[in-house]
Amino acid sequence: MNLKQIANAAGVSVSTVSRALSGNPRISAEMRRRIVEIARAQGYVDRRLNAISQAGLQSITLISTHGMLEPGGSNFVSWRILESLRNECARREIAIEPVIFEENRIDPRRAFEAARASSTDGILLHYDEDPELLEKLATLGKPVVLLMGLDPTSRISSVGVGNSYAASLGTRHLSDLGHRDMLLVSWKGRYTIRRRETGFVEAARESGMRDPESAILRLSGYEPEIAEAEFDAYLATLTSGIPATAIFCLSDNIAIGVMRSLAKAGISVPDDMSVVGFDDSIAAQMMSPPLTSIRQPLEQIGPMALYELELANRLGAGYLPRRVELGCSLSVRGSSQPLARARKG
Amino acid sequence: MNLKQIANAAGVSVSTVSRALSGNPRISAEMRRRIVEIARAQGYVDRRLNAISQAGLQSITLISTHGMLEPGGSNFVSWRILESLRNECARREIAIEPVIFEENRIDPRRAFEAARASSTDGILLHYDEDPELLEKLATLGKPVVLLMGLDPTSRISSVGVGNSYAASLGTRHLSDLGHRDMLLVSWKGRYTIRRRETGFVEAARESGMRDPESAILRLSGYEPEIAEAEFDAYLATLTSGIPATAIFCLSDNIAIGVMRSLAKAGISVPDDMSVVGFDDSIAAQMMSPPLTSIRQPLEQIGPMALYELELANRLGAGYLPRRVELGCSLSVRGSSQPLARARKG
DNA sequence: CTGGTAAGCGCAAAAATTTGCACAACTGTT
DNA sequence: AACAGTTGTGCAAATTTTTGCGCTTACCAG
Repeated sequence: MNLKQIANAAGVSVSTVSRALSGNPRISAEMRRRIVEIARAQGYVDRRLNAISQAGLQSITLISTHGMLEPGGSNFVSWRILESLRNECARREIAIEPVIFEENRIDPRRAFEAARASSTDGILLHYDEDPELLEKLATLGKPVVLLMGLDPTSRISSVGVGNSYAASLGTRHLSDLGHRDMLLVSWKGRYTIRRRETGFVEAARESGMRDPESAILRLSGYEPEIAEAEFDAYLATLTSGIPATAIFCLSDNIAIGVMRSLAKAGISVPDDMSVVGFDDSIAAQMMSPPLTSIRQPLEQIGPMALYELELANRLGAGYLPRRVELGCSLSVRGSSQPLARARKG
Repeated sequence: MNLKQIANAAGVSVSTVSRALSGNPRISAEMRRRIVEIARAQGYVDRRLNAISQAGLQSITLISTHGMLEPGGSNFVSWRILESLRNECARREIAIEPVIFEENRIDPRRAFEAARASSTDGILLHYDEDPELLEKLATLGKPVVLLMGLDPTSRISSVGVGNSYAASLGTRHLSDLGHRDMLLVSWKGRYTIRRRETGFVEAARESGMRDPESAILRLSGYEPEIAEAEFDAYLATLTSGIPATAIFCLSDNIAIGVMRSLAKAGISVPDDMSVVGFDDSIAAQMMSPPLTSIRQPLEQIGPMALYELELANRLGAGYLPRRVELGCSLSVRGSSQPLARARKG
């Protein structure tokens, strides 16, 4: 794709296209807009544009525990992030030097040594259990970005998901449907979970719910079996039914367990109870009814992290550690419906 | 700056430079790295690279109350943000269509109408007092980015500063100097201030401080006069001196007032008491002793917001609202010093 | 040690892009 | 209406960038 072809498509001379694309002022704004539009549509990218930005990043070190997980595993969130990162790197011909530890636990010393010794252009880290490792990596003078970063006071950049925003999306979806009494099913997790709970509490309070904090049920884990058993137990403690018309589960796996438990108790979803999940997993889409769920833009995390490494390389000492929280979206399916309809049914 | 000059500087032929920069595989990685480095150093940018990305954003709407404030005003933070935004737009020839309200309060209806009616490529908003306006703007289907955004559950993108990170920087600086007893002087603000307090509390606790929450003094405002008067009053309530060896003020203006008060009480900075400010204002640099202060990358906020608008334009419906928190740095000056030295003195 | 092979680079031809100049169309002035 | 000034475009020359080809060097197997 070159200027000549764009010129043909636009019905103008090559000079005009050149002027439009190279910022020459001797051209009308209207013509420039038209030509740029055509150039975009035809996917015109200067060869050098790709090359230079690629050349900026030729290789990265990836420190992760999850590198070799199989697609279907319970850690499919990590898998999706790393898979899309690998794809992006392959497309842009960026070499990945992996430092992967299988036993789901990183040896901080070995990881640090690997990061220091490597001659790559930057380090991506998918491991947040060891704040000391983060601090040490920050002193290497080499760009480091944490994938799905948690701690906002860390000295290294992170690209993750806006958990409180995500949770507020689900909560507002339910309150928009008319639900005022909601139950949040969470688990005893760390930072991520706490942010989601915060988002729920704030959005629920804004929608007029009285005491959202006390409407949180914290399980001991997020496996479907645990959720089912503990939700059974929760139901057993209730004397007069669930004090809610909608349940927001902070993971699809929990939603699966909860819906099994609800089915056993003869509570129908969505007629008696709306349910919203979190993760938008394949399982969520195949349930019956299919689960309304929060979708995280996991595919954008890798590319955005690469962008941060590039920026750090370009700005040099002027680059300060940043924190990027990507927004989420809601996949509305059959498990949630307006309160009014439920009452009628 | 063209390939020939780069070739001369690198001592190779033009062909080699061309291959290095255009991603031709028929070149060694080492040579490519060297040439890219020289090209970068000499500021080589393909003319079209600029042009095309410029063409992506031709005009923006800017909604703000602070647009016309003079440089020296108390709102110099807003001024610096908007000034660098204007510069960046001028450089890239992006037209700004301003919607500015002088009385420091926006008429939401007029602002919304202006945003809807305009045919610009995106909207930048420097006003967060009206969550409803944010929600309404989010429905326009046009990219909107909030400058210095606060609410993480909002449906629109925001580019701001990592306040809790910033506060943790100052706190860790003091604890690195050996200070274990710190006093945080804050004020009764909203979200921004709360995040800074959180950052202080977490970093202070990590450094071994016992009950950081109770070491916060909240003033009723952030003017130097208020700070001075209220800190005078605070000192008067104490029977046995300040229970701290370092004071972290969440704004330079507060630090100015506090240092005046300390001077009156015969407490010398930094020998008896280290002081850290926040904002890195001109005043901070000219004080005696010059004030150690947190520097926010205000100049990066405008450009980053423009990048977000571009990204939104490019991704179309695939763009989800994001939240970017830029990192801060610490300007160490004379007002803070190691605890040991202070003890000796 | 020798021949084979492939990688890395320069030369010069080829291709792509930019720019000086001319001219047409439009604007406002006398 | 004639005129001067301004803007926007095409043509062709000038410049810049890419690429085909061949040379040199390094490495390897026999």
